[in-house]
Amino acid sequence: MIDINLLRENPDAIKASQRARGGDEALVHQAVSADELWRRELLAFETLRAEQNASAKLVGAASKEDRPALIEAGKLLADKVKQASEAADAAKTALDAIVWQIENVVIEGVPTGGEENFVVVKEVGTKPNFDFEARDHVALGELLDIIDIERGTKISGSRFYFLKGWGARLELAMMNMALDYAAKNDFTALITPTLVRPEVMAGTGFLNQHADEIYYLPADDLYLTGTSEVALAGYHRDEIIDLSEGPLRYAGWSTCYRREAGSAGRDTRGILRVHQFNKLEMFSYIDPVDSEAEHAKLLAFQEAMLQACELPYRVIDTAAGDLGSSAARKFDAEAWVPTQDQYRELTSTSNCTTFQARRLNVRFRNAEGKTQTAATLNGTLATTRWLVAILENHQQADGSVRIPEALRPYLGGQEVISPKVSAK
RNA sequence: GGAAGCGUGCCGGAGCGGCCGAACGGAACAGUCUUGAAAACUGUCGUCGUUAAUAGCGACCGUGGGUUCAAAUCCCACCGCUUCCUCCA
Repeated sequence: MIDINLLRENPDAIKASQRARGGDEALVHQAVSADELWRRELLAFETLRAEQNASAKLVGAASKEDRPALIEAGKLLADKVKQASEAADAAKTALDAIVWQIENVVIEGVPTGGEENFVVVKEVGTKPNFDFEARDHVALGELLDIIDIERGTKISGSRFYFLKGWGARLELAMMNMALDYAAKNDFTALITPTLVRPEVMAGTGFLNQHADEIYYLPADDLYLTGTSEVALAGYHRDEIIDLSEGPLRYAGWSTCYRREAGSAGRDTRGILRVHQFNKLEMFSYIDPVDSEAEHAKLLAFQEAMLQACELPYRVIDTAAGDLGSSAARKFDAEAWVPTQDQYRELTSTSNCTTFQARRLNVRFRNAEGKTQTAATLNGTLATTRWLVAILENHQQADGSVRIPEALRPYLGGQEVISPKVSAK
């Protein structure tokens, strides 16, 4: 949710942002007048209410003879108050309905335009140059007996899979490496619930545009989360957190569930786009003035992990029109996938500034001791999808896959996964 | 799944129709005293909205409804927690 004060003081800034996103500019007008109306109605109600409070106090103090008359007067007032209160509530509801549709104000410098208008920030690493015919991760997975898609499909349907032997261990190794790295950098590890109540899902903003992306369990009225961000953002909901010692940083590990409703037919091969995967997510609560520096930091952490996995990648600055409604800026890191001859997203980091925290009512006490809305940021540190890039980039002519050095300590020193040496 | 009880401010804990935004205790913060600290004493000490305003006014005692001139206090529903029984990964 945007800052209502910004709406009052500088509606043009919000308009400009909406324009950059290709969003609805008219909403800003509507919000301003809805706000004015609400404040008028509120004042009318509060004035009447004050009168009523005073009158009710009189009744308590009045003598027996005076009471009936006062009570009669009170009844009249009560009626008016009720009406005024309903009018004020309605005005507030109308205001909220509009304000909630306005998306986060994009940060200056974010490229304008839609999905294809991203700006490449950098390219890092060298793409592999195979002198043999490269296998894709599905072929490698089968050959090495580490990804079993056929049986995944047999028991759960399309977009499901088993990770097996070294495949399973590789994923856990990657997660552990990421978690170690995060812990060294001041992130507190958190294993989060993956079933959440409707309020939490709505509060984090996922129930709007992404509603059909989400698994829902009607018998229990619970939603399966598509990312631990939901739980991590909700963690400090309605709290006044202490940021005096610096930001609060969490590394949340969870299984993620996505219906992939809008992507039928896309990336159907392999484990690039699946209904269930694991993810380690960074999440920061921070003073808004430091949010951009923190954003750079999260991106740097992601790059460090990609480099540890020895993956060629590029970083893109997502265009305004392709940002989620909570994000004020988003960087994606995309790894090279040789058999697709293109970069594919492995990580994403968003600076949500105060937008998400305002919605979830997460505040902190600033230097003056006043409460202020915190900023939140999130970023991927590792996901199952990374296996695709690791397997494909590090494959060798015989179908074996070299394990990046940094991962070996987490795999008992194993250096190569080869067809003959699959684990038990 | 069955039974009972409970949800009040940073914490503990009173209040059970008007005098309650809320006693009392603790914590915290500031000051006095002290070479300094502790102790003692004094003061401050919830959040939000409206507003130029730390003035006033309004809202909030789990959440949402209701009764009443008036609700933290009564009624209803929901959510959560605790204990006991049952059951157990």
